[in-house]
Amino acid sequence: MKRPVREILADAISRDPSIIGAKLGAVVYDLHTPVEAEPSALEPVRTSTPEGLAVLRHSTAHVMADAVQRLFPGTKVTIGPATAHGFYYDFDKPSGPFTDEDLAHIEQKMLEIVEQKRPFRRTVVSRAEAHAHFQKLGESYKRELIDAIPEGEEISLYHHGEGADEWTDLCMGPHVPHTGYLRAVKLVSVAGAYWRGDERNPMLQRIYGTAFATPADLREHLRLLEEAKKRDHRKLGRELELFMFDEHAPAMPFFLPRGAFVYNRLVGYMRSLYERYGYEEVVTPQIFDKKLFETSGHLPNYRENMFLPVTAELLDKAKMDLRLGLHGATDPHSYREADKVRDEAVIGHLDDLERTAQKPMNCPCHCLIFRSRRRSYRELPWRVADFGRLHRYERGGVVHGLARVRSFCQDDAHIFCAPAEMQTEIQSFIDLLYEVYAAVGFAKVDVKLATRPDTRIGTDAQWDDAERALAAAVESRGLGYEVSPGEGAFYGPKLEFHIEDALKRSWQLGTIQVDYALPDRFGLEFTGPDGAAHRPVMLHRAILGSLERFMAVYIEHTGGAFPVWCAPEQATVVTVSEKQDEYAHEVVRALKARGLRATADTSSDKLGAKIRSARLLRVPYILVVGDKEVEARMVAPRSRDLDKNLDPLPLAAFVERLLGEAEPPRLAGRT
RNA sequence: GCUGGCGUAGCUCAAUCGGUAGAGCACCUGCCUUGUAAGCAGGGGGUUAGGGGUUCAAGUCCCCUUGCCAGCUCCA
Repeated sequence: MKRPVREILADAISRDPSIIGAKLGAVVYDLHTPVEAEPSALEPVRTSTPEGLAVLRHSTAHVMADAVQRLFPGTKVTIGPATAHGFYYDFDKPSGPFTDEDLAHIEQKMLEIVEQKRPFRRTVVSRAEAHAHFQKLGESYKRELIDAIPEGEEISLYHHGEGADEWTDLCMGPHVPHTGYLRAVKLVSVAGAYWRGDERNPMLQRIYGTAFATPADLREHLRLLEEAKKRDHRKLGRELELFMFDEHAPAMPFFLPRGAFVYNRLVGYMRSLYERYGYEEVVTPQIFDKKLFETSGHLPNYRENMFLPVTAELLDKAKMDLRLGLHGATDPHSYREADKVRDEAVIGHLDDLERTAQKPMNCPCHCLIFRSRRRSYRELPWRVADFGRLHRYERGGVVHGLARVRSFCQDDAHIFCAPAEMQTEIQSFIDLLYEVYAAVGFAKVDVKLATRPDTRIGTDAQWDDAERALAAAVESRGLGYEVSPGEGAFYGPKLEFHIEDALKRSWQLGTIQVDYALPDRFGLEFTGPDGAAHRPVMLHRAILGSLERFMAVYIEHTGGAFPVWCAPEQATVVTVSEKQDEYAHEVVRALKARGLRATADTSSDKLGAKIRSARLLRVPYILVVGDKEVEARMVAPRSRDLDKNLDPLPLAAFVERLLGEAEPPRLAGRT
């Protein structure tokens, strides 16, 4: 017999009012929905969990749409889902975009609805009833949504409020019991968005908002948003003189000396690990005959993202031939004749004009190296690393600081191995990856296994092997993972590694991807123990991903306060007066002699001003030297990370201390 | 690429209705000789993103180009 969830879980709910629904299997039901289940089969869903939050936010989206339609009659609703950090709702508002004042009014109206604790109700209707209901309201977008619901599936409406106050939306649910649960709500921003995400469709007005279980959670979230604004890597990049951009090379970063230092330190760190994990590094060209990318499949599949450079020689020749072609027209008075000759000349030269291409990826280079001579099974797995510069043409609207650029480099490597070696190689890669993430301070890592998409190449047996090897490797390291069905590349499945930064934002950095296709396209072979030719499998892998993007994440993660091991300046000596200048330089020399990075501020500023500038640059240690320190040959350090002054100590002792912090951390238990 | 917005000194920002381009910081010079988050004074710095138009007069209004920002879409 079916009973409302509220009745079945009555005991639990009376003890814990944050229960807003219950899970039966994988489906979340709201409290008023009747289900047939024993209390033990129902798992309570609380607002404190991600699932519960999603319900809460989706309910908030309904209340916002209700408020909007009360304040702006004639505005049509479309869709309003929960997102990772809140929710949005898209409206068709004839009078144009919402303003900030509008948002304040809407928020006010939402609060009224929340205070009235209007209950959410669910009703199931027929397709015809649903159409009739929304047609009456003039909600033309809902028609499309109703039509998109598959035959045989329940069509449900959600209502909150009663009588004249009732507001109804087409919705699968579930929802919180009543609007009173929505007490920590904030509208964040407005944006344009296309109906169904398609730029050929009308532009809608989207309002982003967020909602939390408690006001304290909301405050914390808003604090993180503020903090994220302060830490924006584009702002810090300028302030800390890490990198710059210039209109002459849009979306291609220039790393300034301080930024380049950090960049190279990261590369150096990866190199040091490669040595330990059995990688070899190669250096490969930038520009290739386009035939390479026809072989690799990039030109057919990736052409719109590629830079196709042309040499001046080719260009001049084409221009010259064009001119000759035009002059050679038999009848200069006939446009048609001249046009024909010109068009033929143009077409004839187009191939030449794109005879070369900048590489967008390194993998084809490594395939060329692999097949440049015979390979034995004895030299597999062959792990080949490349910090080559890559160029991809990204569309104008998508570039963003260092996070999305057109010129970048990856901590890229490819592993060529026998299919049987895959799993071991993936395991070793996972070890390497976790060591790196620990060193740069990312403690929380989520693993996703992206499996075969509908359109794919390769045999099912290959896909089975590849997916199994990836899953087994993760499991062998005692890690959990989530499956993203159908999200793999068309040529193979992959693992994605997502980290959470200091502001609780998630970024995908690392990946390892199985590829049978490229070895096929390049006809790669190795000689097995049986003397016969075998085809290797190729693993594409990166840990930091693109160095540029990683810098963006890392700058925001650290707030520009790089750890001692990779900070461009580890210590700066500030003098109390110019009487200590000589000693300050001596301190710098002593630090540099041990491979440490130090500068002295001997400007005519007062001590307070010098300390302020050094702090703004996030220098890990500020060494104050006055007469007392000169006399005793000591330094008085101020620690950035402890945010306090340390006891003065002899120069030599400080050097030792700094040396102890100057190497990247290593995973315990490794050599 | 699409929608909307923005572009004024190295940075952050002013400039009324279309009417003399300005401030703070930074930089340079000098003074000050300093004890834990901004010492004082003076100076240099601008084809107002670029180009075109309207006007007696354009940073301001219109058009084009370019770059950037927010979002959408994209990220085999």
